[in-house]
Amino acid sequence: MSLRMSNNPKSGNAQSHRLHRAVSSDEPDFDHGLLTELTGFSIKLTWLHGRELLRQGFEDTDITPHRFSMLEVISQNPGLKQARLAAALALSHPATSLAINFWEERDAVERLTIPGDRRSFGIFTTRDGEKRLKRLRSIVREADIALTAELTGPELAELRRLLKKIHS
Amino acid sequence: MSLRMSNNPKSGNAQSHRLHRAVSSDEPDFDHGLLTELTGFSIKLTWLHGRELLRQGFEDTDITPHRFSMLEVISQNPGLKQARLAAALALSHPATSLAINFWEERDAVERLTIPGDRRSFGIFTTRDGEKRLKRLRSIVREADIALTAELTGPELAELRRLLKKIHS
DNA sequence: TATTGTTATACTCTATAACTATA
DNA sequence: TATAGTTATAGAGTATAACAATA
Repeated sequence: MSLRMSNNPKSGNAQSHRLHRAVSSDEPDFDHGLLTELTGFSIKLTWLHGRELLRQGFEDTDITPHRFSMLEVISQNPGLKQARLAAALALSHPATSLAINFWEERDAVERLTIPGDRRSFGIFTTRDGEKRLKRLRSIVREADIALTAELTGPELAELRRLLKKIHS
Repeated sequence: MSLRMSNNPKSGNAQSHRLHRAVSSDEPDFDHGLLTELTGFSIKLTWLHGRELLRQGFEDTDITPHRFSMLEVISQNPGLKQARLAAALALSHPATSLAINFWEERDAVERLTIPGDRRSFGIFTTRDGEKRLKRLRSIVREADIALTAELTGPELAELRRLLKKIHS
């Protein structure tokens, strides 16, 4: 519910760790009051933890969780128009443009003109993009497994069920 | 795991809703692929939902989840030095200064000089700050209850337990 | 006129670095 | 020299608005 994070990928890691230490139970120096009673606060800490693991997985590439999502959705929905991609990822059109540029510059996706409408184009992954995505997916999966490593199988299933109940 | 949010409090609400619609199950137009299999993604959606509810609670004030946390921690740890507050909330010193300024300008906290060290001061809530905090706490509690409204009592307890297992 | 996408601009948030004042 | 805090600056990310091309 609180504690905003860094926007700087370079320093995000250290910052995240600091936050975690500050709030974790073996740091009795501060009383976080109501915060510790909030499910939302617990969700936030968990989210931070997951984001941190994912960033570690991406190491020092300039890939972000956000950019991974873009590539994944492009791959799963070949030929989507940019405007529809924006809707799928809840981004503004400019932000969508930039994210597509990012992958296009790296030859992972291409804009192909759509016959009959020269204003727009469909976005597709390239063969290289798919190879790259394959590696990225395994990084992302690993980070997700690490996130829930403390849970038993049934616990994980129950967590997933409860979360889905909230956000669906 | 993905889908970055707006930094603009004015537009964050609409954006959040868009995201939620884009990803929710009754929107079959996009395939989010691996994302839907990730606990981390589910956590993120839940976090967005909670943040959105909290923002709605704060309405059009300039209070943010972050600023609420700052006031709450000041209240729970009266007289903390600024450097220690920074550690408690995992913020840089400048960011801490600004957050304290925010509340000081609104007469909710005050910087009191510490006898024996004229470089630093202790931060305290004022009587007004406590009154304000009391109202804010009930807003925050309500938002948290709304977030988990779909869950039964035992389910909520289990969710809390599992989350804590992950981030502690 | 409406739509698609890009470019220009502005805003919020954050951090690091430079600075002031005390110790 | 070291520490507490503030101010200055920079950088990432986002959005809205203005624009160009096409329908």
